[in-house]
Amino acid sequence: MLDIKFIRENVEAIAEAAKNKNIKIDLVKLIEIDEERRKLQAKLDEIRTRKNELAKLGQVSRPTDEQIGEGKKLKAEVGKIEEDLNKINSEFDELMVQVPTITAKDVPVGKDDSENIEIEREGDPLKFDFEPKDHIQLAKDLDIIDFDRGVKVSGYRGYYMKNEGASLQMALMMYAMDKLTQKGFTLMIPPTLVKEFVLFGSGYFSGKNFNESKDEIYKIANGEIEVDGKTNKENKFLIGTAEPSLLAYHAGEILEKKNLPLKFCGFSPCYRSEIGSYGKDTKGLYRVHEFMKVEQVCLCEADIDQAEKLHKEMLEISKEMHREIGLPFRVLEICTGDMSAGKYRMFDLEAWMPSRNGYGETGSASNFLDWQSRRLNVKYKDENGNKKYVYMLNNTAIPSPRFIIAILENFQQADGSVIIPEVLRKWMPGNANLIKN
RNA sequence: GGAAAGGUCGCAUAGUUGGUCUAGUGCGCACGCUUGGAAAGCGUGUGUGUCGCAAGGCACCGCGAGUUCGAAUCUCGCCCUUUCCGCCA
Repeated sequence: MLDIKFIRENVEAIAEAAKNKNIKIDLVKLIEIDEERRKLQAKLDEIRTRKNELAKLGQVSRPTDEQIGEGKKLKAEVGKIEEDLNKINSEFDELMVQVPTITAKDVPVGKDDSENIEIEREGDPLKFDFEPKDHIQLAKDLDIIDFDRGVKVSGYRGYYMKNEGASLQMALMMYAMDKLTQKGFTLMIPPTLVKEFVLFGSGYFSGKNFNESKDEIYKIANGEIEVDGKTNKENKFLIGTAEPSLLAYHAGEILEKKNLPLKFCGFSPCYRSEIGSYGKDTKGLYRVHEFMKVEQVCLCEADIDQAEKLHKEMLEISKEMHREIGLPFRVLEICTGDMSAGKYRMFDLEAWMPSRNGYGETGSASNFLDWQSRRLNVKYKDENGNKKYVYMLNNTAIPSPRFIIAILENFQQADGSVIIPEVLRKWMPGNANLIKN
């Protein structure tokens, strides 16, 4: 969401951004509706002024028949205009939520993910002098992930983490939390079951609410219970990442500038419906309905330089963790066409995954400026006492399944065992350095 | 699952026979006086949003409808929170 004044003054730049992001939005109509809306509001205010005057007269002495008559007439007029205004306001809102953030000037323009640009590469993909297995086979042979029984119990894309697999997952989470805490992030375990505004605020619905959204989010409809003939509804949703819960922590609040930037890292289970990705990555851990992840989030003052600096800082932390764990990786600068509406700049991190014979996404760092904070209404007071919306950024720390894929596949040995990265060992039972049969 | 209470401009509260509430008071906060400096004390100010160059207008007392010339105050629906009991991790 952007400021309507800013939109009025920057229609062309926003139209350009929308085009580059493959977003269809009728800005001309938005401007027209905005004008009409303000005109109606002005008219309404005028009538209400008179209405208030009349009511005040009525306090002094009993209103005359004439005054009562005028009051009734005004009431009817107000009702009529309010009806029109409500209609136009909802059209206005609908368009407003679709208005994209203008990307940074140097973001590559492109139509889709094929035009993302690799800007960095570190570590060389490994060469094996034996026939390497994929993580599915490794997991099966080592008895550390059970996909068959996962499907039996949970359904498609279900899995059990088992033995060292379970330990490795928790070790990764502990490692990420430990790292982020040392970097000055405040550790949180946020709610994963949240209200609608939380997901709207982060931009997870393409429209104003769940019904207008496309995919990914699970809605928990367990509250649809009939009691005495009445349906009891409960609108709760499962998060796909800790980002929305962390961002909504300060929703509706006015923060102190001296406390900014705020840095949070959140550990959470994540739920993804994966509707729309049928047939994609159907086997293994790459695309699953639930997993654990540590996420990083920052709120800072409305200053692009500072936000860009934080963005890089968060990306560096992710790179550092890939490096320490020993995974070859690359960084992509995401092009406009592969970016969602609210983003100003975005990087993806990809680790080398031998079974894919390529890189697989293991992280994504985005800067939204104030697009999310306007939806969540998070502001701060600057030195002059003016209230401004904070800038919000987020980045993955470690998503457990994809790191497990990379670790198993990259660190497998000819005898079928897997070496556990040194930095994770202290979190493994008995400081184990190897997973073997 | 059962029962009850309640949602007022940062926090706490007043306000329920509809009109003097464009919301009072206390705390907090800001500025000033006072002081060697501070505290206390005193004085002034202090909600949010929106339209407007401005003066100023309008809206908001959880949300939404309704009654009325007029609603924080009455009616209905919804949402949320809290407490107690029961069951349970």
